Amino acid sequence: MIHVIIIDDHDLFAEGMKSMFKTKDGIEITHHISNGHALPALLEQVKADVLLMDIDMPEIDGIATMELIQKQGIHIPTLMLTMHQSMRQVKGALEKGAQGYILKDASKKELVEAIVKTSKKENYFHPKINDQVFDYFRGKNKNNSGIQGLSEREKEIIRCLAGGQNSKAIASNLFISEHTVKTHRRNIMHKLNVKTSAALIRLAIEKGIIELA
Amino acid sequence: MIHVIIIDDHDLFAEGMKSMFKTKDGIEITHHISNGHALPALLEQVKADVLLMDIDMPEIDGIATMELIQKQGIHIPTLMLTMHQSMRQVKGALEKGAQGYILKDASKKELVEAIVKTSKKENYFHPKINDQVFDYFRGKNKNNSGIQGLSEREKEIIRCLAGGQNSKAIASNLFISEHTVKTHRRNIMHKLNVKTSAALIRLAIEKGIIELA
DNA sequence: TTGTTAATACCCCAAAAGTGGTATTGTTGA
DNA sequence: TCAACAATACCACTTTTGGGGTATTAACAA
Repeated sequence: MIHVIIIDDHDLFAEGMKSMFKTKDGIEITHHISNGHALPALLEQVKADVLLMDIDMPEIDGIATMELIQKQGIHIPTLMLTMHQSMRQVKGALEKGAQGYILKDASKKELVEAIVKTSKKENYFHPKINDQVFDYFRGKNKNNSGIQGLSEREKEIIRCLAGGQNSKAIASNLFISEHTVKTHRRNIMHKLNVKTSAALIRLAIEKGIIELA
Repeated sequence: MIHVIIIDDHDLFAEGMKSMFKTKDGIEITHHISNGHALPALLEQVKADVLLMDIDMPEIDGIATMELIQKQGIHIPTLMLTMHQSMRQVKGALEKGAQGYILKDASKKELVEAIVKTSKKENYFHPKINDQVFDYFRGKNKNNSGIQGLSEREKEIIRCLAGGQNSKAIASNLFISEHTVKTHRRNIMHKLNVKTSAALIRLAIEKGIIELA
């Protein structure tokens, strides 16, 4: 029997997981906590074979929670659970030594497989995220230099774009040549690896470059 | 016994819900579908007392799904289920006549209460969102100019744009002519009174047409 | 000192966006 | 039944983007 502790702020989800596993699955959710802060204390009292860790939690997220227990010298195979396929999260989870990564739209069968593999310290990645992961690790440099690599001037131009200005308007606004604006735009799009200004604005908002009203 | 259909793209969550309810709760999750598009067909075959509807779904969200079945003259008490407390979503759900609104971090007890109330066509709102809702309906009514005039198809095209697709890609994606996409784009920009796709995307995100990752 | 980067500016050109029309079909609501 | 609207599609046209270069200057760091 694999003993699992689930860390998830969505109580309903955790409750559901508890109910889902029957003895014949060889898996039992023994404990549930909804806040990562409580995990170290719990682990001093009970033993677990696998941690089923939600990544997206408000106070302390799954990655920070792993960090927390690892600092205390505790190492339990951990399966990260998420709704999003954010590359940043996958990366963070891997860096902290997560054994596997599975999406909340997986099937029960897949989850069982993931938990079993995790308990054996094997790696499991949900099929749906595979391509993304591999793409990421192939093209590592570019993705990372992205936002941080933008200069202040470039961010300024992004904000102008989001305000509906075209290159000519931006040029006259900033007292520079339209050629310069176009050069900046090109560099920005190259750095962020987008091909349309629509995608650029979306990314910029996601990354907090643009403040929404 | 209250018969419930759950519509949620997160299969694991739905599976969990199914397992969670025992006969003594007086609630049974009879069916689960992960895509709102399939709901009308399902409702022709089976009867349900309550719909437990996830709001955040990729292809067609919970609100659009309600709209879909209502257009077919079907009216089933619906409990909206969400992780976020987005005001836009609460509002959309209310406008479409949702009976209740509950967060995924509710407890099982709360969910049972919510389902029971919903089945009686009473309203249920999760305590955590109450303040927000009231603030909203006290506060404002003015800001959504233009948005409500957008058709579903138009919103779909906006989301494609935000994903970095150009007109040609969108056309091939949606199996329509590039001319049609350009017509939609023109109509959208006219309705929202913007002149560049950059400004369009910013506005669309501000107004909640696009969900950020 | 030398190397790197940010900001500036210009060239060319194909592709896409944006702007002005018109029009057909199907659905829906008054 | 009829008007309104959504979704579809096409034409013609101008402007803007996006992508390929290259280059100068100032500032800053190794």
